[in-house]
Amino acid sequence: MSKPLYRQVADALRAEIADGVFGPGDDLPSERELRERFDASRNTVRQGLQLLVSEGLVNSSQGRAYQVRSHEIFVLNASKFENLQFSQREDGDSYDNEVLHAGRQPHQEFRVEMVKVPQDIAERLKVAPGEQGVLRFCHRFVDDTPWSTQATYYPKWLIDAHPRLAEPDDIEEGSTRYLADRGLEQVGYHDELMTRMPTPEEARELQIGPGVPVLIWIRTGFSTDKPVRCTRTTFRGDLNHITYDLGDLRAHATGGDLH
Amino acid sequence: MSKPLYRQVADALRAEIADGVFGPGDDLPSERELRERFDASRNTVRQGLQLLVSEGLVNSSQGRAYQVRSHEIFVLNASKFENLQFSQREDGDSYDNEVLHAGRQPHQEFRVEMVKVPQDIAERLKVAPGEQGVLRFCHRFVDDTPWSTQATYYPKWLIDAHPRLAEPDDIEEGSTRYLADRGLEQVGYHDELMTRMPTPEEARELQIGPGVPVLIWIRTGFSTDKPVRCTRTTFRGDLNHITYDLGDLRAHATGGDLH
DNA sequence: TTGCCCCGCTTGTTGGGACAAGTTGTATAG
DNA sequence: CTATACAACTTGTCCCAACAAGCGGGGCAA
Repeated sequence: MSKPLYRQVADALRAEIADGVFGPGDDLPSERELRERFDASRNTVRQGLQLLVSEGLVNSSQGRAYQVRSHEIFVLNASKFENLQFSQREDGDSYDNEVLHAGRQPHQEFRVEMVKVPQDIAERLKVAPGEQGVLRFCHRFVDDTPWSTQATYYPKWLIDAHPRLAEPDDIEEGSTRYLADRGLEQVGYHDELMTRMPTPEEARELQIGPGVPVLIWIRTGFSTDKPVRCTRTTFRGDLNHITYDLGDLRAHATGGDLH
Repeated sequence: MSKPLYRQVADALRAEIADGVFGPGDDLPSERELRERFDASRNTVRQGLQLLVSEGLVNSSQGRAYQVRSHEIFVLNASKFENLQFSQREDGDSYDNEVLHAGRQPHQEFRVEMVKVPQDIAERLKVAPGEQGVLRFCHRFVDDTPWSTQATYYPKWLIDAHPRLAEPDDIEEGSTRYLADRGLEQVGYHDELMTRMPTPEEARELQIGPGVPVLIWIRTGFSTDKPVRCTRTTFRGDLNHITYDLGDLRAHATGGDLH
């Protein structure tokens, strides 16, 4: 009838975290202390703590105490991001702009490859499955914390016309702007948003422990007659929000800052 | 040096699921069988299986074998949803339309309350914290599977002008349309999207086990001069995607169907 | 044929123990 | 004073055992 003991442990600690008994960054009592407090075995206490970890509330690492997670959230306004009609006045990469604007230090690791376009991306780009394309991959950091990974795929026909995009160095003004300046303007975007738990690989790349989901944003950019590129961005779900502004928002003072 | 045994178990099973050895809905070998296969104790095998569960790959319930999850995903196009310039031709509630359009049976449980507007919502509605407001709460199902919960808050000034919204029954044409027909049109939306692991309460309401994150969508609707309502929708992350169409998408055949 | 019960399977909960490995502060040696 | 080594903590991994609880099929009874 009564709740399992390990859930009582988790619920009690969760409530105390919510009530501020343990604030962000604070250490929780050690397993030994919790064992005494709840008169439970170490296994049971660990099971309860594991629950909190899997809810993303608590961090654990060998040798150190369990620690309450603290978050600083970056908000990305997707209806402005990369949007030509908004970024007219800005120079350089849209991402750097967003982050610098928030007073943080951005940093990226860049990679360009010739690859077979994955099945799901090929569908979005309307190219034959298995066709070659260019992948521009970017691992983004903010103040040296991994923040997101971004993979942009360009179809072969576009690379043939604009081989610059296959070169392994960064494009100063941003590739969307680069293409627009050369007559290939993206006039429409189709965005898809989803969430799931990270694969082990994603967890490693983004340095997220268990209990933190990823937020996936897939943007397909269209010219007037066909898809031009497809970008899949994988965010740490605990550090990122995405916003959209639709219609007339004179009444709303938008804020794209760190919260 | 070598990987922990429980991770070897998880990695092996994960690979076999990816390779299709175990398809969606299939049962995994029982703990006893896995114990023999990996020459590990029951605890270790369970630890490995728990990892897969927390990644959302596998379901478990007492008395039944571990089962590979299968998903059917519902895509909601947020730039069309509730958008007056698109839904002109549709009658009835936007949600039902979306779901019926996908050939599924929608079903909702409805509730209307007078409540103190929560802190975060009050900020978005630009009303004093602690002020009273009306909450219209909706628990949505598709084919009897819990799909999402939706909480819409209306500020007091709006209820004073439109007391119909405080009445406990559903509004046939949808409340956004109802207000628009009476001169209070929402001309702009500010959408926020985020993800996290569900609270225990959310997990119960949406019938999601561990390893499935929720996708949260907060839409604030604005008239020409102020916020009118704020809707927080909590989706099961494994069953829902959200899309946005921006700009000119003549080149894209949009599909808002079940995938 | 139909309905019920029981048995054997499954996973869930909880206890015990042992050793490995990482962190941190302290005390000691240089 | 500094640097090293140790000691005392922490959590991580792994084993064993026992009983509870849920599910499903087979067999028995009506």
